[in-house]
Amino acid sequence: MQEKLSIKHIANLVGTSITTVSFVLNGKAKEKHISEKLTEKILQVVAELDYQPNSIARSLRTGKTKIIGFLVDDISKPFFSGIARVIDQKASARGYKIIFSSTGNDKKRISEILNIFKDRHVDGYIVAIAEGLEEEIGKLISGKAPVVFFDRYLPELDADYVLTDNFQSTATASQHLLDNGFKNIGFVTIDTEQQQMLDRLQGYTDTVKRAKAKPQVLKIKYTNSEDSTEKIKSFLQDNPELDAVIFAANYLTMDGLRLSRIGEEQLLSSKAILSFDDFELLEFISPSITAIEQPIEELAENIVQLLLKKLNAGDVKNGGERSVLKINAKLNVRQSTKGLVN
Amino acid sequence: MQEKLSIKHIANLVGTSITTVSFVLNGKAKEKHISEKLTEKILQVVAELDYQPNSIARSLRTGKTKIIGFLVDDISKPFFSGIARVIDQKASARGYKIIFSSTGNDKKRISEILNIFKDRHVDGYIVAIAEGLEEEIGKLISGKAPVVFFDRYLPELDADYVLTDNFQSTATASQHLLDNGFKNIGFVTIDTEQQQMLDRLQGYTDTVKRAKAKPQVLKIKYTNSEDSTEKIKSFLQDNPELDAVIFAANYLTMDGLRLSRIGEEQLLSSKAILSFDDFELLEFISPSITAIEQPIEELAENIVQLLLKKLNAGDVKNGGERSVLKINAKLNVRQSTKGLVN
DNA sequence: CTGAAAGCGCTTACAG
DNA sequence: CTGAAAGCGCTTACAG
Repeated sequence: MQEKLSIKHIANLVGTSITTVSFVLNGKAKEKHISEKLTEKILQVVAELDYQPNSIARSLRTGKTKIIGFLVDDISKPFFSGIARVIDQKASARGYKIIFSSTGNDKKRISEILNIFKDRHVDGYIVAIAEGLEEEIGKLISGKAPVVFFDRYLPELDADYVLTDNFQSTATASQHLLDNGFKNIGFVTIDTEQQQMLDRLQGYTDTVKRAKAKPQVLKIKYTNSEDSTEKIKSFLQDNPELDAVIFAANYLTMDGLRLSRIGEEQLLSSKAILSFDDFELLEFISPSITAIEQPIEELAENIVQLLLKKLNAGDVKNGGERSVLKINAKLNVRQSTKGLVN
Repeated sequence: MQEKLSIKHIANLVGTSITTVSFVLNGKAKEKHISEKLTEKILQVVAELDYQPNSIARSLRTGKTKIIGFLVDDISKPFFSGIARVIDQKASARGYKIIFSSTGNDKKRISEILNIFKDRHVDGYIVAIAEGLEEEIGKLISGKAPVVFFDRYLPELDADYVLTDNFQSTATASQHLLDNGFKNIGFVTIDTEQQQMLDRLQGYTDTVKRAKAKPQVLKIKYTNSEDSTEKIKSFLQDNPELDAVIFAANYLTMDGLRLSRIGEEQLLSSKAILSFDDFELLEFISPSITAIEQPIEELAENIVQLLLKKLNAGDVKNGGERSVLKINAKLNVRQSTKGLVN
């Protein structure tokens, strides 16, 4: 536990200067023409003593902390904690650590957190926020801080994004239903301008139209779960010809399944059900429900890669071009949509 | 964006020394007998320019980073991400930030992560690890680092713990079943020496015995989910007199519910079911299932409080006494256990 | 009541 | 090929 090991000790032990030790430690031995012998000797002593340079002193000097700020609505949401887990892995492997905070969609809280992150001198930011909160976060981008957004696309923010390919996901899902013989596919979404919901809708309508079928869409003005369930009920009652339904978000799937709570399970039981977003319940209930699974691993990998690319290109002041990456989702086919074929 | 604001600028603007500014900023104005006038003026300039001391420089000087390392199996498990969210809130409010990592129960990974945390000079640790990994973590404690453990009690580690009161939780649950008229209560657990599982078992047996009833316990040597479901099936078939069953962990509840997958739902449908650990599914299925909910908010609050107490008592070298806090769980009563009364 | 100066442990221009 | 020294922005013993 010789805690107080410093570069000075190493230099003394080897019989050289801290400058030389520092160069070797930073892989600049070659560049600085340090002799191989000296380099070897330094590395050996460092290894023997298990010396690690003080990261804080380094941060103070270089201005880099190798810390990334991770900002989401609520870290305990499965999607976000899943992303957090993988991001931490990927970032750790590259020498970065993550600090996180949950905004709770509160404007004041966002500003506070960004202030804390800035105070901590984070090197970069990974952010997912909802519409309407662009202003708070806009300063970050105009301040040239390296930021990667994910989950939500915010048209007002000209920035870098890593997103699930929402269009592709529902297009594939719709095609899956058509391929399995379903002809009248309904689509339940919310009444919104959110880009990801519009994309999901578009993926559905384009695919259905190409098959010469007629889109049947329910756009719910979302207030609460009970109301939503009622509207789904009416929609299904008014359109008895539907043989399949796609729910465009996990909470809509839940609201649909709650029909069984109000004794209306027969409205769904005859139909193929497909959910955007996958969760444990869907695999468990009977019949198990086909779902679009967000590609967490790939999203996380791309987020980290993109951010690190920006961090390392930090010197290039012009910012370079913006990236909007769309990652393909996975379709987990289960009992609910196999009906007409298997 | 005058990024490069430093204590020197403030001192110059006010016309004093950085020493005085530092004293004022650290609330030592009184102690150091700085005149009220000067203090006021400094605070005013600081407020005007929105100056914030560089936290890294401060860390280098003081040796404190105000960062806490959070170490769990898997940050994406609902219990852990829930705890993480609340801990972040509580810690943020006190000027601390959390960095986390997931161990995946891998010994090598644990050592790596602890090394990273140490390298980052975290002030303290919040840790939940499984049995068998004590050795890796033991060095932390013997090294006098401030650590608070939660979730798991590890008898070998003489340390500070914050735990759900497992004994109380199943005692209360058992009493609830007895109060509602159930007489033959079964208990499904695993064959283990894990303290928390033993406590849950004890809470049940003590309560049942006090009511002059006979404990009926299934201890599963856990290998996999399918096998577990089979053993639960046999247990229920062999003990037809049971009118209630407590599952001692969420995965056991799931295994029990999977009886419906193998056409054996009637084994459970006639019985009151009660689950240790609550999750969405339990509220959703029909009948909804009564569950013991871990007190995440209180656990988090106590973890943070205890750790900060240790951090602030850092000067007191004798370490003080150890704490083992047990927090009461909550019983969420649902349809499954109301049968005989309502 | 206040300030000059050392020092936390690094990195890096500069000099030789 | 190598090293003395400045400096990152603070805190704090010491001096007055």
